[in-house]
Amino acid sequence: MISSTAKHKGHDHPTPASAAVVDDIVAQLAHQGYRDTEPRRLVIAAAAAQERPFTAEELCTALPCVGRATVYRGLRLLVETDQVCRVLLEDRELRYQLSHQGHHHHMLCAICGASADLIDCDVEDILRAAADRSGFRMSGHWLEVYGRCGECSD
Amino acid sequence: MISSTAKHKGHDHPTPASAAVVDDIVAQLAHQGYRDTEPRRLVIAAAAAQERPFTAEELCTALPCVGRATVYRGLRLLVETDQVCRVLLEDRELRYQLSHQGHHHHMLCAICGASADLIDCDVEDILRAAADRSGFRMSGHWLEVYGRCGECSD
DNA sequence: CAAATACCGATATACAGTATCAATTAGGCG
DNA sequence: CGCCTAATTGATACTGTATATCGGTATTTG
Repeated sequence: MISSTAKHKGHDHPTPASAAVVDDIVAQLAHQGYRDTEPRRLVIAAAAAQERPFTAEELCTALPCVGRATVYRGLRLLVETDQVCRVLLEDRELRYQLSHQGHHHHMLCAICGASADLIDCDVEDILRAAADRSGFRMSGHWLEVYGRCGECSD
Repeated sequence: MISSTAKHKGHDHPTPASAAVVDDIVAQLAHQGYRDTEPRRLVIAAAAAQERPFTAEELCTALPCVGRATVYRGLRLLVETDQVCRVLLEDRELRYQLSHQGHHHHMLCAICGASADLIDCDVEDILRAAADRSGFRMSGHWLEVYGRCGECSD
């Protein structure tokens, strides 16, 4: 579903929408001094084309024309620049997904793998307060919530 | 610090206190049908002797006389029987520590590695409510909080 | 244009954790 | 107590994820 044939001198265009997303991300990277390269665009486009959180390996498979190391490096860059966020499954498998906006947490469906942003959730403050009570100064956290999405609950 | 020499036909006794802990855990395992074996006791004793959350590899190093696979199996068993809980560092390194009581979360000091139980913290309910609002039925979660403990904050 | 730098990809490597399997051992039973 | 069976062990091989290396390519800048 990522691309039909992946020709056109290596540059495919999944959907107009995701093409815009790719351009946007590339622009933001450029703004931070990172070059606009073909393999990098392919990684971003493949990431943007995913419906659900995906693994690095899945991207590698989806992009046989891009080197493994390049895929991993691309993902790392995207995470560092907050374009992509990492999500952790219950078995500690690491997946990625485009980050929408600001900091938030995810609900992951154990059945279909879908993820939903956890909104209106001020865990942050509660955790900080609890940490304070233990004499800790909170600086970060890992939080993933697992369950079943609406469709998979029926 | 785990043991001075580790002799006495392979059975060392770190401290009277932890010896009691080992006996207790072994008894609980026996109650669930698991055998009382020398290597298993060594794993439990080594785990109990740790001051801070430890890795499986660290236990392997601390117990050169016990096979790698056995250490991993022992830890897995202890986690499954709720004698030991797993904690996740920011870099996704997996560590273990004896579980005290009931379900709770941990504050991990990024400096000294100490962990403190996060008490009086009802994140659970809040997460469940937020999940509901997204149409999810929560079934589990991963939560670790990072920061600096009192001593390392100075 | 030339030097400096970022980037790429093939490959080797590191590492955590599991699978395999023959040998050993704990615990129940007569 | 000594035997039998199933659980357990440990050496080793293996898997999967991720990074390091490094020669070569592409891009930017002066």
